[in-house]
Amino acid sequence: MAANSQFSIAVHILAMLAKSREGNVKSEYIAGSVNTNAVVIRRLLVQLNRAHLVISQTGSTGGTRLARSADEIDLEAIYKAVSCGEVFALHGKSPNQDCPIGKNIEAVLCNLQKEIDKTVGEKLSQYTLQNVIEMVDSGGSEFSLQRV
Amino acid sequence: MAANSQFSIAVHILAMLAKSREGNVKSEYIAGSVNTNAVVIRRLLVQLNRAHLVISQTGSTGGTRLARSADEIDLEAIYKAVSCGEVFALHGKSPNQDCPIGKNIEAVLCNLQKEIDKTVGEKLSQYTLQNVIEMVDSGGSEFSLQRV
DNA sequence: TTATTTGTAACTATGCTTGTTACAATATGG
DNA sequence: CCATATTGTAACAAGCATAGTTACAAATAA
Repeated sequence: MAANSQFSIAVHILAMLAKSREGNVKSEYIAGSVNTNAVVIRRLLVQLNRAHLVISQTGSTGGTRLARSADEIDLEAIYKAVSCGEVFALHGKSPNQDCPIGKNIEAVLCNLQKEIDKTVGEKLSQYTLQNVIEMVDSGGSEFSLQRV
Repeated sequence: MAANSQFSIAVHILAMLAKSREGNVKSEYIAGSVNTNAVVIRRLLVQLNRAHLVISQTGSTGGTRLARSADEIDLEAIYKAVSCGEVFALHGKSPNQDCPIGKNIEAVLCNLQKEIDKTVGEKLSQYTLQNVIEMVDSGGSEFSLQRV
Protein backbone atom coordinates (compact mmCIF):
# COMPACT_ATOMS: atom_id res chain seq x y z
CA MET A 1 0.00 0.00 0.00
CA ALA A 2 2.72 2.45 -0.90
CA ALA A 3 0.74 4.14 -3.66
CA ASN A 4 -0.41 7.63 -2.83
CA SER A 5 -4.19 7.65 -2.53
CA GLN A 6 -4.45 10.91 -0.62
CA PHE A 7 -6.20 12.75 -3.41
CA SER A 8 -8.81 10.00 -3.71
CA ILE A 9 -9.40 9.96 0.04
CA ALA A 10 -9.55 13.76 0.14
CA VAL A 11 -12.24 13.83 -2.53
CA HIS A 12 -14.12 11.15 -0.60
CA ILE A 13 -13.89 13.17 2.62
CA LEU A 14 -15.11 16.35 0.96
CA ALA A 15 -17.98 14.51 -0.70
CA MET A 16 -19.04 13.27 2.74
CA LEU A 17 -18.91 16.78 4.15
CA ALA A 18 -20.85 18.18 1.22
CA LYS A 19 -23.64 15.69 1.78
CA SER A 20 -23.90 16.76 5.43
CA ARG A 21 -24.09 20.51 5.19
CA GLU A 22 -25.83 20.87 8.55
CA GLY A 23 -23.43 20.49 11.45
CA ASN A 24 -19.91 19.22 11.99
CA VAL A 25 -18.90 15.79 10.79
CA LYS A 26 -16.59 13.74 12.99
CA SER A 27 -13.42 12.12 11.67
CA GLU A 28 -14.52 8.79 13.11
CA TYR A 29 -17.69 8.94 11.00
CA ILE A 30 -15.79 9.74 7.81
CA ALA A 31 -13.31 6.97 8.59
CA GLY A 32 -16.24 4.56 8.68
CA SER A 33 -17.13 5.40 5.09
CA VAL A 34 -13.56 5.48 3.80
CA ASN A 35 -12.80 2.29 5.73
CA THR A 36 -9.66 3.45 7.45
CA ASN A 37 -8.41 4.82 10.75
CA ALA A 38 -9.70 8.19 11.96
CA VAL A 39 -6.17 9.54 12.28
CA VAL A 40 -5.64 9.01 8.57
CA ILE A 41 -8.70 11.18 7.98
CA ARG A 42 -7.58 13.83 10.46
CA ARG A 43 -4.17 14.05 8.83
CA LEU A 44 -5.82 14.85 5.52
CA LEU A 45 -8.25 17.24 7.19
CA VAL A 46 -5.29 19.24 8.49
CA GLN A 47 -4.15 19.76 4.91
CA LEU A 48 -7.66 20.65 3.74
CA ASN A 49 -7.91 23.13 6.60
CA ARG A 50 -4.63 24.76 5.58
CA ALA A 51 -6.00 25.11 2.06
CA HIS A 52 -9.15 26.73 3.52
CA LEU A 53 -11.40 24.12 1.96
CA VAL A 54 -12.83 22.99 5.32
CA ILE A 55 -13.22 24.29 8.85
CA SER A 56 -12.53 22.03 11.81
CA GLN A 57 -13.36 22.56 15.47
CA THR A 58 -12.19 20.73 18.56
CA GLY A 59 -14.35 19.96 21.55
CA SER A 60 -17.27 17.73 22.28
CA THR A 61 -19.44 19.18 19.53
CA GLY A 62 -16.46 19.53 17.21
CA GLY A 63 -15.90 18.11 13.77
CA THR A 64 -15.43 19.45 10.28
CA ARG A 65 -17.59 21.22 7.69
CA LEU A 66 -17.00 22.65 4.22
CA ALA A 67 -15.60 26.18 4.14
CA ARG A 68 -17.65 26.96 1.04
CA SER A 69 -20.21 25.29 -1.15
CA ALA A 70 -19.42 22.24 -3.24
CA ASP A 71 -19.65 24.05 -6.55
CA GLU A 72 -17.06 26.54 -5.36
CA ILE A 73 -14.45 23.82 -4.75
CA ASP A 74 -12.72 22.48 -7.84
CA LEU A 75 -10.63 19.36 -8.00
CA GLU A 76 -7.42 21.24 -8.68
CA ALA A 77 -7.74 22.94 -5.30
CA ILE A 78 -8.10 19.54 -3.64
CA TYR A 79 -5.15 18.12 -5.58
CA LYS A 80 -2.93 21.01 -4.58
CA ALA A 81 -4.12 20.89 -0.97
CA VAL A 82 -2.87 17.35 -0.48
CA SER A 83 0.28 18.09 -2.51
CA CYS A 84 0.29 14.85 -4.44
CA GLY A 85 3.57 15.87 -6.00
CA GLU A 86 4.54 15.34 -9.57
CA VAL A 87 3.41 13.05 -12.34
CA PHE A 88 6.94 11.72 -12.74
CA ALA A 89 10.11 12.19 -10.70
CA LEU A 90 13.41 13.59 -11.85
CA HIS A 91 16.68 11.66 -11.51
CA GLY A 92 17.40 10.41 -7.99
CA LYS A 93 21.11 11.11 -8.26
CA SER A 94 22.45 13.94 -10.41
CA PRO A 95 23.51 12.79 -13.87
CA ASN A 96 27.15 13.03 -14.96
CA GLN A 97 27.87 16.74 -15.40
CA ASP A 98 30.80 15.98 -17.69
CA CYS A 99 28.40 14.56 -20.28
CA PRO A 100 26.71 17.13 -22.56
CA ILE A 101 23.40 15.33 -22.18
CA GLY A 102 23.75 14.60 -18.47
CA LYS A 103 24.57 18.23 -17.88
CA ASN A 104 21.34 19.59 -19.35
CA ILE A 105 18.77 16.82 -19.27
CA GLU A 106 17.60 17.64 -15.77
CA ALA A 107 16.66 21.19 -16.67
CA VAL A 108 14.74 19.97 -19.70
CA LEU A 109 12.87 17.35 -17.71
CA CYS A 110 12.13 19.83 -14.96
CA ASN A 111 10.52 22.17 -17.46
CA LEU A 112 8.56 19.31 -18.93
CA GLN A 113 7.46 18.28 -15.47
CA LYS A 114 6.09 21.76 -14.82
CA GLU A 115 4.31 21.71 -18.14
CA ILE A 116 2.64 18.38 -17.38
CA ASP A 117 1.70 19.43 -13.87
CA LYS A 118 0.10 22.55 -15.28
CA THR A 119 -1.87 20.48 -17.76
CA VAL A 120 -3.11 18.17 -15.01
CA GLY A 121 -4.10 21.16 -12.91
CA GLU A 122 -6.03 22.71 -15.77
CA LYS A 123 -7.89 19.49 -16.42
CA LEU A 124 -8.75 19.02 -12.75
CA SER A 125 -9.95 22.59 -12.51
CA GLN A 126 -12.69 21.75 -15.01
CA TYR A 127 -14.47 19.68 -12.37
CA THR A 128 -16.01 20.73 -9.08
CA LEU A 129 -16.84 18.80 -5.95
CA GLN A 130 -20.46 19.32 -6.95
CA ASN A 131 -19.79 17.48 -10.22
CA VAL A 132 -18.30 14.59 -8.27
CA ILE A 133 -21.34 14.39 -6.02
CA GLU A 134 -23.66 14.34 -9.02
CA MET A 135 -21.63 11.50 -10.48
CA VAL A 136 -21.73 9.59 -7.21
CA ASP A 137 -25.48 10.14 -6.95
CA SER A 138 -26.01 8.84 -10.45
CA GLY A 139 -24.09 5.66 -9.69
CA GLY A 140 -20.60 6.66 -10.72
CA SER A 141 -20.99 5.29 -14.22
CA GLU A 142 -19.77 8.27 -16.19
CA PHE A 143 -17.48 11.23 -15.67
CA SER A 144 -18.67 13.81 -18.10
CA LEU A 145 -20.55 16.56 -16.25
CA GLN A 146 -18.19 19.46 -16.55
CA ARG A 147 -18.40 22.90 -15.08
CA VAL A 148 -19.69 25.44 -17.59
CA MET B 1 15.08 7.36 -3.55
CA ALA B 2 11.66 5.79 -3.68
CA ALA B 3 10.20 8.22 -6.20
CA ASN B 4 9.67 6.78 -9.64
CA SER B 5 12.21 8.34 -11.98
CA GLN B 6 11.97 5.71 -14.68
CA PHE B 7 10.45 8.04 -17.25
CA SER B 8 13.21 10.58 -16.68
CA ILE B 9 15.91 7.96 -16.98
CA ALA B 10 14.26 6.47 -20.07
CA VAL B 11 14.27 9.86 -21.80
CA HIS B 12 17.89 10.28 -20.82
CA ILE B 13 18.78 6.86 -22.25
CA LEU B 14 17.00 7.54 -25.53
CA ALA B 15 18.66 10.93 -25.85
CA MET B 16 22.03 9.22 -25.47
CA LEU B 17 21.13 6.70 -28.17
CA ALA B 18 19.87 9.41 -30.48
CA LYS B 19 23.16 11.27 -30.23
CA SER B 20 25.05 8.10 -31.21
CA ARG B 21 23.20 6.95 -34.27
CA GLU B 22 26.18 5.02 -35.60
CA GLY B 23 26.70 1.73 -33.78
CA ASN B 24 25.43 0.10 -30.63
CA VAL B 25 25.70 1.86 -27.31
CA LYS B 26 26.60 -0.21 -24.25
CA SER B 27 24.60 -0.10 -21.05
CA GLU B 28 27.75 0.60 -19.08
CA TYR B 29 28.36 3.72 -21.13
CA ILE B 30 24.83 5.00 -20.64
CA ALA B 31 25.07 4.24 -16.93
CA GLY B 32 28.10 6.52 -16.81
CA SER B 33 26.04 9.45 -18.04
CA VAL B 34 22.97 8.71 -15.95
CA ASN B 35 25.21 8.06 -12.93
CA THR B 36 23.75 4.74 -11.91
CA ASN B 37 24.36 1.01 -12.19
CA ALA B 38 24.31 -0.61 -15.64
CA VAL B 39 21.65 -3.09 -14.54
CA VAL B 40 19.27 -0.24 -13.82
CA ILE B 41 19.80 0.89 -17.41
CA ARG B 42 19.37 -2.63 -18.81
CA ARG B 43 16.11 -3.09 -16.92
CA LEU B 44 14.73 0.01 -18.59
CA LEU B 45 16.14 -1.04 -21.97
CA VAL B 46 14.13 -4.26 -21.70
CA GLN B 47 10.95 -2.19 -21.45
CA LEU B 48 12.01 0.08 -24.31
CA ASN B 49 12.74 -3.01 -26.41
CA ARG B 50 9.29 -4.41 -25.69
CA ALA B 51 7.81 -1.11 -26.85
CA HIS B 52 9.89 -1.35 -30.03
CA LEU B 53 11.59 1.96 -29.37
CA VAL B 54 15.09 0.45 -29.33
CA ILE B 55 16.90 -2.65 -30.56
CA SER B 56 19.39 -4.44 -28.33
CA GLN B 57 21.92 -7.10 -29.21
CA THR B 58 24.00 -9.39 -27.01
CA GLY B 59 27.55 -10.36 -27.71
CA SER B 60 30.89 -8.66 -27.81
CA THR B 61 29.81 -6.02 -30.32
CA GLY B 62 26.38 -5.78 -28.74
CA GLY B 63 24.58 -2.82 -27.29
CA THR B 64 21.48 -0.81 -28.08
CA ARG B 65 20.38 1.58 -30.82
CA LEU B 66 17.19 3.45 -31.62
CA ALA B 67 14.59 1.50 -33.55
CA ARG B 68 13.56 4.63 -35.45
CA SER B 69 14.63 8.22 -35.72
CA ALA B 70 14.29 10.66 -32.83
CA ASP B 71 11.54 12.67 -34.48
CA GLU B 72 9.45 9.52 -34.85
CA ILE B 73 9.50 8.84 -31.09
CA ASP B 74 7.16 10.94 -28.99
CA LEU B 75 7.24 11.25 -25.22
CA GLU B 76 3.91 9.52 -24.76
CA ALA B 77 5.39 6.35 -26.28
CA ILE B 78 8.25 6.53 -23.78
CA TYR B 79 5.88 7.18 -20.89
CA LYS B 80 3.73 4.20 -21.80
CA ALA B 81 6.77 2.00 -22.38
CA VAL B 82 7.98 2.36 -18.81
CA SER B 83 4.42 2.18 -17.46
CA CYS B 84 4.76 4.92 -14.89
CA GLY B 85 1.26 4.18 -13.71
CA GLU B 86 -1.29 6.73 -12.75
CA VAL B 87 -1.21 10.34 -11.65
CA PHE B 88 -3.01 9.46 -8.45
CA ALA B 89 -3.97 6.13 -6.86
CA LEU B 90 -7.43 4.95 -5.92
CA HIS B 91 -8.35 3.84 -2.40
CA GLY B 92 -6.03 1.21 -0.94
CA LYS B 93 -8.86 -0.63 0.80
CA SER B 94 -12.36 -0.66 -0.61
CA PRO B 95 -14.60 2.01 0.92
CA ASN B 96 -17.65 1.06 2.98
CA GLN B 97 -20.16 -0.36 0.49
CA ASP B 98 -23.04 0.34 2.89
CA CYS B 99 -22.43 4.08 2.50
CA PRO B 100 -24.00 5.69 -0.58
CA ILE B 101 -20.83 7.67 -1.21
CA GLY B 102 -18.43 4.85 -0.39
CA LYS B 103 -20.34 2.60 -2.74
CA ASN B 104 -19.87 4.79 -5.82
CA ILE B 105 -16.87 7.02 -5.23
CA GLU B 106 -14.38 4.50 -6.56
CA ALA B 107 -16.07 4.28 -9.95
CA VAL B 108 -16.15 8.08 -10.19
CA LEU B 109 -12.48 8.41 -9.26
CA CYS B 110 -11.53 5.63 -11.65
CA ASN B 111 -13.18 7.47 -14.51
CA LEU B 112 -11.47 10.68 -13.47
CA GLN B 113 -8.15 8.87 -13.33
CA LYS B 114 -8.58 7.66 -16.90
CA GLU B 115 -9.48 11.17 -17.99
CA ILE B 116 -6.36 12.64 -16.39
CA ASP B 117 -4.13 9.92 -17.76
CA LYS B 118 -5.51 10.59 -21.23
CA THR B 119 -4.79 14.29 -20.81
CA VAL B 120 -1.21 13.61 -19.74
CA GLY B 121 -0.73 11.27 -22.70
CA GLU B 122 -2.03 13.86 -25.12
CA LYS B 123 0.28 16.52 -23.74
CA LEU B 124 3.30 14.23 -23.86
CA SER B 125 2.49 13.24 -27.42
CA GLN B 126 3.06 16.86 -28.44
CA TYR B 127 6.79 16.44 -27.88
CA THR B 128 9.28 14.18 -29.64
CA LEU B 129 12.65 12.87 -28.58
CA GLN B 130 14.07 15.19 -31.22
CA ASN B 131 12.51 18.17 -29.40
CA VAL B 132 14.14 17.01 -26.17
CA ILE B 133 17.54 16.77 -27.85
CA GLU B 134 17.16 20.27 -29.26
CA MET B 135 16.35 21.53 -25.77
CA VAL B 136 19.35 19.75 -24.30
CA ASP B 137 21.60 21.13 -27.03
CA SER B 138 20.38 24.65 -26.36
CA GLY B 139 21.18 24.36 -22.67
CA GLY B 140 17.87 23.08 -21.34
CA SER B 141 16.62 26.53 -20.51
CA GLU B 142 13.21 26.39 -22.14
CA PHE B 143 10.70 23.75 -23.07
CA SER B 144 8.72 25.25 -25.87
CA LEU B 145 9.71 23.66 -29.17
CA GLN B 146 6.67 21.64 -30.01
CA ARG B 147 6.07 19.26 -32.84
CA VAL B 148 4.09 20.86 -35.66
C1' DT C 1 37.30 -21.01 -28.03
C1' DT C 2 37.56 -16.74 -25.90
C1' DA C 3 35.91 -12.35 -24.82
C1' DT C 4 32.17 -9.35 -24.28
C1' DT C 5 27.53 -7.84 -23.61
C1' DT C 6 22.70 -8.39 -22.69
C1' DG C 7 19.01 -10.53 -19.93
C1' DT C 8 17.62 -11.82 -15.55
C1' DA C 9 17.43 -13.51 -10.88
C1' DA C 10 18.23 -12.66 -6.11
C1' DC C 11 19.07 -9.92 -2.41
C1' DT C 12 19.68 -5.49 0.24
C1' DA C 13 18.88 -0.71 1.45
C1' DT C 14 16.05 3.17 1.50
C1' DG C 15 12.06 5.73 1.87
C1' DC C 16 7.12 6.65 1.38
C1' DT C 17 2.39 5.58 2.66
C1' DT C 18 -0.65 3.77 5.69
C1' DG C 19 -2.26 1.98 10.07
C1' DT C 20 -2.21 2.23 15.00
C1' DT C 21 -1.73 3.78 19.78
C1' DA C 22 -1.30 7.43 22.85
C1' DC C 23 -1.97 11.85 24.63
C1' DA C 24 -2.10 17.00 24.97
C1' DA C 25 -5.05 20.86 23.65
C1' DT C 26 -9.51 22.54 23.02
C1' DA C 27 -14.29 23.22 23.57
C1' DT C 28 -19.05 22.08 25.32
C1' DG C 29 -22.45 21.48 28.86
C1' DG C 30 -23.96 20.37 33.35
C1' DC D 1 -15.13 23.64 37.99
C1' DC D 2 -15.51 19.06 36.12
C1' DA D 3 -16.51 15.45 32.99
C1' DT D 4 -16.76 14.38 28.29
C1' DA D 5 -15.73 14.37 23.52
C1' DT D 6 -13.09 15.72 19.58
C1' DT D 7 -9.23 17.51 17.04
C1' DG D 8 -4.20 17.94 16.45
C1' DT D 9 -0.03 15.63 16.62
C1' DA D 10 3.77 12.68 17.85
C1' DA D 11 5.77 8.20 17.68
C1' DC D 12 6.26 3.83 15.95
C1' DA D 13 5.42 -0.48 13.13
C1' DA D 14 4.10 -2.76 8.82
C1' DG D 15 3.88 -3.15 3.92
C1' DC D 16 5.43 -2.07 -0.45
C1' DA D 17 7.90 0.06 -4.43
C1' DT D 18 12.19 1.84 -6.23
C1' DA D 19 16.83 1.65 -6.80
C1' DG D 20 21.41 -0.33 -6.14
C1' DT D 21 24.38 -4.36 -6.26
C1' DT D 22 26.33 -8.92 -7.25
C1' DA D 23 26.25 -12.93 -9.86
C1' DC D 24 25.66 -15.70 -13.74
C1' DA D 25 23.44 -17.87 -17.89
C1' DA D 26 22.62 -16.91 -22.83
C1' DA D 27 24.02 -14.99 -26.97
C1' DT D 28 27.17 -13.19 -30.30
C1' DA D 29 31.37 -11.84 -32.75
C1' DA D 30 36.18 -12.57 -33.87
